[in-house]
Amino acid sequence: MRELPKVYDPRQVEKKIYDMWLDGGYFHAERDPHKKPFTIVIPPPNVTGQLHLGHAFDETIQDILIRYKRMDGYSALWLPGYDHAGIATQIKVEEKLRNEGKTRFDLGREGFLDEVWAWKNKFGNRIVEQLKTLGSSCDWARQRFTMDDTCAKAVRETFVDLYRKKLIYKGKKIINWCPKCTTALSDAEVEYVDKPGHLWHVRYPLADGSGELIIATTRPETMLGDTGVAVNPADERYKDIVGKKCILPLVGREIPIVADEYVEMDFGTGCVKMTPCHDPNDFEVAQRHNLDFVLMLDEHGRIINGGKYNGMDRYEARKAIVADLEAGGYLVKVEDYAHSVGTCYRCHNDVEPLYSDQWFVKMQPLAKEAIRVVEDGEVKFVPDRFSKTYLNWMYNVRDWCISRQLWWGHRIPAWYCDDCGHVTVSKEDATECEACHSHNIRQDPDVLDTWFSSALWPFSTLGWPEETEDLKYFYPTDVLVTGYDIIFFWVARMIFSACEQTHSIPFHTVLIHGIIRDPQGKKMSKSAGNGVDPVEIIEKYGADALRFNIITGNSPGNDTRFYVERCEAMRNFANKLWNASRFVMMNLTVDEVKLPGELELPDKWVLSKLNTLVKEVRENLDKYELGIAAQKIYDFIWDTFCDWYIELCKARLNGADAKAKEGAERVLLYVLTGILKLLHPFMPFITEEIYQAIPHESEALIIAPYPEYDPALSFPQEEAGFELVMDAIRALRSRRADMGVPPSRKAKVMVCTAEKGIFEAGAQYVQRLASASEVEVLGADYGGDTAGMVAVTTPAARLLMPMAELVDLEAERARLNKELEKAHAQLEAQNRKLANENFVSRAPEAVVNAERERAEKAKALIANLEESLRALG
RNA sequence: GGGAGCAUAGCUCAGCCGGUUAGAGCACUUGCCUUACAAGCAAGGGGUCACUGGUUCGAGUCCAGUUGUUCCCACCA
Repeated sequence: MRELPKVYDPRQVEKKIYDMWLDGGYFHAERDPHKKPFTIVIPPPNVTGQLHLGHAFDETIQDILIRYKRMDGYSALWLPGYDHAGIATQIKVEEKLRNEGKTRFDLGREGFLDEVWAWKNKFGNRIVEQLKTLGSSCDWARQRFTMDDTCAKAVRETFVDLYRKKLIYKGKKIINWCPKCTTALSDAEVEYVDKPGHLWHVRYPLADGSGELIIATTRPETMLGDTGVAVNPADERYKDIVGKKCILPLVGREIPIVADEYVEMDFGTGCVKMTPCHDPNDFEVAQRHNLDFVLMLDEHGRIINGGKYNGMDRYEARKAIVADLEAGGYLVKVEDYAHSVGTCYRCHNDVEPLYSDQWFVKMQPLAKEAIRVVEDGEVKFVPDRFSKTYLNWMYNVRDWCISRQLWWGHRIPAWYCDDCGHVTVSKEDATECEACHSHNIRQDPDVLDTWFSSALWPFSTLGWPEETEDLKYFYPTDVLVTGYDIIFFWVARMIFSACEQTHSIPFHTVLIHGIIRDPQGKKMSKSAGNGVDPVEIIEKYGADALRFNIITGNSPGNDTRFYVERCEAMRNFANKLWNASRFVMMNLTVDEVKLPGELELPDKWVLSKLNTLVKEVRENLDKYELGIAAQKIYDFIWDTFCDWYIELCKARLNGADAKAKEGAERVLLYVLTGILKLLHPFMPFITEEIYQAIPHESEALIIAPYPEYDPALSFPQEEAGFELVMDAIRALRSRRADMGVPPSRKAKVMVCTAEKGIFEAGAQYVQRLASASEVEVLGADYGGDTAGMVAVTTPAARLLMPMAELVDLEAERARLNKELEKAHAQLEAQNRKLANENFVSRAPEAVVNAERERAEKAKALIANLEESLRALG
């Protein structure tokens, strides 16, 4: 046993404890046939990213679950890993190149990839180290990367399998294109933002000169790609001109006027220009009416096929075209108009719908099973409302565009034959065309969406498609923890991928948390500069304080605001526990955790409360109510253990009775040990540090068994009995404070009570905690002279303190009368309830009994108050 | 257009299956360096649980509607 410093310093402890855990190999999950597995795969952070509070939130939840299960006897695997993050990483490396005056094309594909790998190797370890400072108990030996060989194999296997099942196809469609990232995006990767814009009304003259149409558009520049105008077939205004042609202003092209249900008559002018290559709806209308397809934007968002506008950037072109329309007299009017614009989730530039040849996953067939497993409850969302979010998306899911025009990622395993045109899709790198055996083949230059490999994460990380021992033992995984913002990106795709590839759900529970916001409730972001660096917080307050801050005062699925001051409060809590432990150790002479043979009243009280706590915390953890569990442990430690039990023990510890002292020591050590175990998943560092310093049964707290409810340690009667003593102590303190009596001014306390036994057992505690010089326990019927006595009244007792000089008879009487009034009101309320036939007959017995007890208590209080009044004379 | 969340103390939030006198942290007031802890102890002040109606013996909690607010989804040119 060693001396602990007075103030807890996490910096002295956390690194040392983490290394101890690593050295002990405690994070490593063995395939143990005698244990049940419990598996969580980490949502892989971007390999070159930095830890932010969102990660801290996510990882803390997972670490709590893993540590709980590990202590509870499971072979608990928390599998860590990182995502190659195609677009994000490529952007970063290209940025770096730009600063050197280079582009990726200068390096060529191979050279560029070398550069990215170098970048990955340089920064990839940073986030690992940061996760460690949080205390994450990941099985680092099983660390994975979405670009490593195992994951690559899973990607190929899946791609080829889906291709053979015709669930992956290549086709020309309107996709989302980011001109900045110069790649296609999936629907999920587009964020719609309401932006102020304009509605330009433009004249399209009829070709036969018989009139004109007014067309309203938010994007005049796309008229370069117009190949028709559509009206609603039921629109009387345009009945006669359907089938005619009009002339596209500035361009001069004659384009047909068609009738299509898609057009809403009461929006704008009821005429819609058709730009099939740059609008998904127009595309469909064009297909129905055989309109031409004119592509008018290139990969960078510059004009092509647009005559004099060629080469202009899309925004520049808009200005030029509006000006020309106005000059040519085609512009009728301009209205302000706010509409939602799709933006790229990585670079936030406007996304262009673009007609393009891409690879897709056919979603309908896959969605079927993904819907069923959630509808049938095989996969549960916590909180449940997110299953609705998920299902709604899945019901309406559209084909997933998976090809990206990037270099960093899993290259699409498709080879095109220059001789016969056949496409060879193969798990192994193809060397010849599988149709004509020509060697004149080229691999598709594109890579797969990053989320394609993430989708396989729960099983690819365990070795799939190989039937590995790990896969057999740890898969399906158990809980997936993530924010609601990536349900579509990731959760949904893991579910259907697992169902299709492994014929199993990937996990049975999806635990959804919200996002961490700044004190104003705004999203934290780099650009807003309101981010808080968790590493700095850990440095200042400790990882335990950060973890506890994040996890308390917040419920599943809800956003939470981050207050640095709360970290201070949690650091104080850690310090409180530290000092309580110090106190226990200072008084400790026993060297094993073992309860004494004889328990005193407060011992039974605290043990019974601890026992209840154990039961409740387990229930809360099992229901993923981590915040509630944490709050209960906090309350127990601070209030029950520190403010009451430790104080209650001081009398015995300082007393002459050696046996009583030892008894107190043993119970203190037992309860402290229980607390450390309960708290460990939440505050792993400080609890381990203390555990190592006190007598302990396990070599480390991290693998000590989590406490279990023990019926033998439940003492409801003693618990309730001791509460009577505590009531008396509180009442005495309160009265003394009211009268301004300092603690140093001790006074004798006479207890008049029917509960003589309990108060006799509690007398020493009343004496110490209520600043009494001595305590005398008398019967309830004590009728001695009470002149000059201060009377303190609780339902169980009348407490008399001789303090003649402080007694104001009138004030005393008034006070007692006031209390009496309150007690009567209370009793009346109770009696009204109990007199209600409906209540007594319909409410559960326990509730009625509780009400009766309350009435009894009120009656007892009234009797005591009346007695006190009588005694005053 | 569809869907969801939130509205509880000055601030930020808990409050699970409806059942004491609605809780916590921070802030505030008063008194204490009581030999574990002033990052502390004790005692207090502060709430018509957004509004209206309903179900119920009983509603912060369940239902309907209203208002405010946040978010998600959707092909509103």
